[in-house]
Amino acid sequence: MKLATWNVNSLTVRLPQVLDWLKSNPVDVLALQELKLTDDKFPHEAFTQAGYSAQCFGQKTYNGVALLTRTPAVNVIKNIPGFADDMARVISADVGEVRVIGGYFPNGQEPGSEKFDYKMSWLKGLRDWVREELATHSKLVLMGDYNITFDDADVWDPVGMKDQIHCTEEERYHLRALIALGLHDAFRLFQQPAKSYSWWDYRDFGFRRNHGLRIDHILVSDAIKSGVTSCVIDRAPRKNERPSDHAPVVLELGLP
DNA sequence: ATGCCTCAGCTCCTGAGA
Repeated sequence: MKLATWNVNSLTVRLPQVLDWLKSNPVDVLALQELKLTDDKFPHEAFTQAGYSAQCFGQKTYNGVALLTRTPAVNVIKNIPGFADDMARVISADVGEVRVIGGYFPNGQEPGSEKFDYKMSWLKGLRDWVREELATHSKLVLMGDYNITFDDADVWDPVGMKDQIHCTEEERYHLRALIALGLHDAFRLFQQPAKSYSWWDYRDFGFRRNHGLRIDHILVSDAIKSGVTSCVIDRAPRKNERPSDHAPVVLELGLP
């Protein structure tokens, strides 16, 4: 089983690239973030022709998430039960025997801002819910754009970005608290190239200079950790002519 | 330097992203 997550920064703009990518990377599950479109504009037909069924949770202009699956997804939940939110950030479903959660975590803008406070409460809400999900679904994958780095290894300029957004101790505390529920950062289960990032600023030739952050993550539960055979960041789509600022992260999983 | 890109929208500027 192969699963992937990709923040596409507008599905309208990126649809051809997503279809191209799926052709060469026929994953079983692709979680998309930042669709930036409403459900009535979701390109179901294009994905059907590509062999995928889609569950989407869109929103005008901002946010919006979807799950593309080869086999139909069931028991779909949108956003975080128990956490009132007017933004479309989370979609989850059963795919085979795996509970899959795709999320677009809040950006947070700047420590101390209202948006940062929202990010902190959202992270708490997510954790309380994921704890419950884990109690009933031992095989669980939580993936998406977390907008948080784990540590300095995920940051191109850890000195310059110290205590900046995506790199604060408060955000990292919440990330570690998710791990403490019994989840594992699939990417770090393997030896990885130094300076591996999943996002690069559009400005100042960020990608060319590898000025990036690793903020897109795939967390896997205890029950499937030993089945994980690889986890990589696919930089290829970032070399497209009009790329998303994020690259896909791909997980390969052997299930008994 | 509060900008550098990119995207959406009540679109020719602004807000947001990260």
